[in-house]
Amino acid sequence: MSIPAARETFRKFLVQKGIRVTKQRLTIFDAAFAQPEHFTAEQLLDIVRASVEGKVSRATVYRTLPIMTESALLREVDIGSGEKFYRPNREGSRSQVAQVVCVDCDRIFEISAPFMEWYGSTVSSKLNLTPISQRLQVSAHCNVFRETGTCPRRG
Amino acid sequence: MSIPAARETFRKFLVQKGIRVTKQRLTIFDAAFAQPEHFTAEQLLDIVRASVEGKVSRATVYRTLPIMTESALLREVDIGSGEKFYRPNREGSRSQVAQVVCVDCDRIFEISAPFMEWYGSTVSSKLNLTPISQRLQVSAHCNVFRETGTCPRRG
DNA sequence: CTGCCTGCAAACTCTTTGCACGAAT
DNA sequence: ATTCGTGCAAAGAGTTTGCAGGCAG
Repeated sequence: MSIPAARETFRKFLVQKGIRVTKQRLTIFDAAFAQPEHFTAEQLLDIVRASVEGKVSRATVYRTLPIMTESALLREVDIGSGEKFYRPNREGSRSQVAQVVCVDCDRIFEISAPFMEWYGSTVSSKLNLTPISQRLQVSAHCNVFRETGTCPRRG
Repeated sequence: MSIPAARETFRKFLVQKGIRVTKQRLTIFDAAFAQPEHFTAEQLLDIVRASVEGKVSRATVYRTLPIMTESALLREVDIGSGEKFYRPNREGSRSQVAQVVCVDCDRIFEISAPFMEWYGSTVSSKLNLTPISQRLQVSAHCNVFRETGTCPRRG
């Protein structure tokens, strides 16, 4: 999905939700959706501030992230590292993805893992539960880093 | 594994690591290993303090938890909720377990999921990575709670 | 006796919140 | 004109850390 199209979708989402369409929200959305990789709230704040379109506060960024996540144009990724990561959901896909986190280069790879949904349902039904979501994450070392002392993803 | 046996194992672990065997560390270990369910650092602090064997500070509990985790007598469970959970690893098992978290009763169920290890290896090798660990977590609603408004695990 | 360990409190990180002002509808 | 959104700074939760005194080896 292109950025202008995504912005339009986001705008419609806001209107339909009865949430006001403000300059800050659109600015933050643009910056977030333009990111090629995962980013944190603080990184997004820096990016937004660097792109200077009027001031945007930390609080507003933090308040906007859940809205964008709810619109499904952004996906929240929690790898259990104290801070949350976000990433644009360009395909509009709701498909299940697993994360592979390289502890050497701090990079997060995402891999489709459709069986997660099946697993969640199977396991939940045994406990008389209704699954909401599931997440699968793998931590790993970079082989190249171990051999050469430098991670190719790092520089 | 019984508590005295576990304590002895922990003591040996400390000695072998060159870490001093203090009264606080053993007290904290005993309290931790006696827990039937998951617990947080703060809960453990309360438990230790209630069991009154001399004072134990918050700092020492926080400093001891990683040591116990490294000994593998305790397992760390991060469900991405801001605080970490811990649970005794009585079976000494290193087997892979998935967590099912009920968002109604906040209970954490654990289920053996050996395929996680296979999955981690498979996915990692494709990215030229060496897997360290993997985790699989399912969030779910309690069916009984939804129907009756009360979760049986809750009271 | 030496150096790691403890307890205390302050620091820290990430995120949330109360309040007065400002902007969207 | 309302009412919701914003920015600021302070609060909050969970965890970590610097330092002076204490105990294990």
